[in-house]
Amino acid sequence: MSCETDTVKVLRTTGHKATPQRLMILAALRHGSGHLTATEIFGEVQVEYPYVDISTVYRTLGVLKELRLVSETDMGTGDTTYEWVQHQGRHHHLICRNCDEVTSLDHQYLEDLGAEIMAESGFKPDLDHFAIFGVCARCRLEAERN
Amino acid sequence: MSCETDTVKVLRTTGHKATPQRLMILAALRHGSGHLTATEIFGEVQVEYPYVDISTVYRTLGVLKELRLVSETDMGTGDTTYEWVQHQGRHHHLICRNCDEVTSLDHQYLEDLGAEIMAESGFKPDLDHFAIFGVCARCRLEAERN
DNA sequence: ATGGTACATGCAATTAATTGCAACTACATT
DNA sequence: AATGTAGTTGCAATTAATTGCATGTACCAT
Repeated sequence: MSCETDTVKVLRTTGHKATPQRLMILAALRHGSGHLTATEIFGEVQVEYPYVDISTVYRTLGVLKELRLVSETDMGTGDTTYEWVQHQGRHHHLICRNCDEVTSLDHQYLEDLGAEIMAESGFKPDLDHFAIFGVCARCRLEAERN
Repeated sequence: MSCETDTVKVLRTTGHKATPQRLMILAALRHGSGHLTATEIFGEVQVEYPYVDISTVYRTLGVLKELRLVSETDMGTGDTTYEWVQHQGRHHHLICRNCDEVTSLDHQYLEDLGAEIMAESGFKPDLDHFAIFGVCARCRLEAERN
C-alpha cells in the first residue's frame, strides 16, 4: 500500500509541499494508535529530529485537517486529539458528561444525517469523527430515580 | 419572566452557589447577542466590577455548560463562543471550510438523530448547538468544474 | 540541471485556557 | 441570628495554541 506516496500527491496537487517535517508527522499519525494529541505527535517526531518546532506540528495538523486526512476531536478531556482518518475509518463517540464513559457510535447515523442535509441544502458536511456529549443510559436511569 | 431567579434555583439545587460574579456573568450572557467569547463576557463584567478574574469567567462558563444553560461552540474562527441556550433556542450552523460562509440548520435534523440514538442505545445526546463543517453548494460546484 | 517563487520552518512573542492554593463567602442547618 | 462547611474566588503560575517575521527550501517551469 502506497499511502505515503498518495498523501504526498494530495499535498502537491493542493499547492502544499512534502517537507521532511511533514513526512515525519505523517508517519507518527499513521503508526500511532489514533487519538493522538499534538504534544504526543511532537514528542514522537522529536525522537528522530529534535529540531522540529511545536508550531510546525500545529500548522501541519491544520493543513492535514483541511485536506481531511486527519480528524480533530475534543473528547471532553481538555485536550484536542488528532487521528489519521483512513487508519480507523469513520467512527464516532458518545461521551457521558456524568460518568465520562465513552462508547462508540456507528457511522450510519451520521451518514444518514449527512445525506439529508446534502439533499436539502446542497451543503456537503464533513462527518468523519464526532464526539457527541450527553447522558448514558445508566446515569439517566439513576438520575430519574431521585 | 423570572429567568434570573430560575437560574439561581437551578444553581442552588445542583449544589452550586449564586455568587455576585456569577450573576454578572449570567447577565452578560442573557443580554448579549449570542456567540460571545469568554473575553467579551469578561470585558462586559469588568465594566461594573473590575476585580473579577478571567479564570472565574471560564469556571462559571464550565458550570453553566455542565448544567446546559449555555452552549459552547467553536465556529472555526479559532475562538470558542458561548451562548445562553434559552435565549435563541436550539440552532445549528453549517460552516463552509472553503469560503467560511455560515448558514443555519434547522434543529429538526439533529432532533431526529438524537431520537434515533436515544431509542437504540439509551444514550441521550445533547444536541443544542452544533457547528458542522463541510463544503457549501457553491464551492462544491466550483470545485467540480475543475 | 538551474533558478524563481510560493510555500514552510523555526524562533520568539503573544494570546487563550487551565490549574493549585490560600483566603473568602453563600447558604443550609441549627 | 449564628455557625460550619462545601463551594468559590483571585492570584500567580503553567500549559496549550496561535501568530509575525526573517530565513530557508521544495518543486514547477524552463
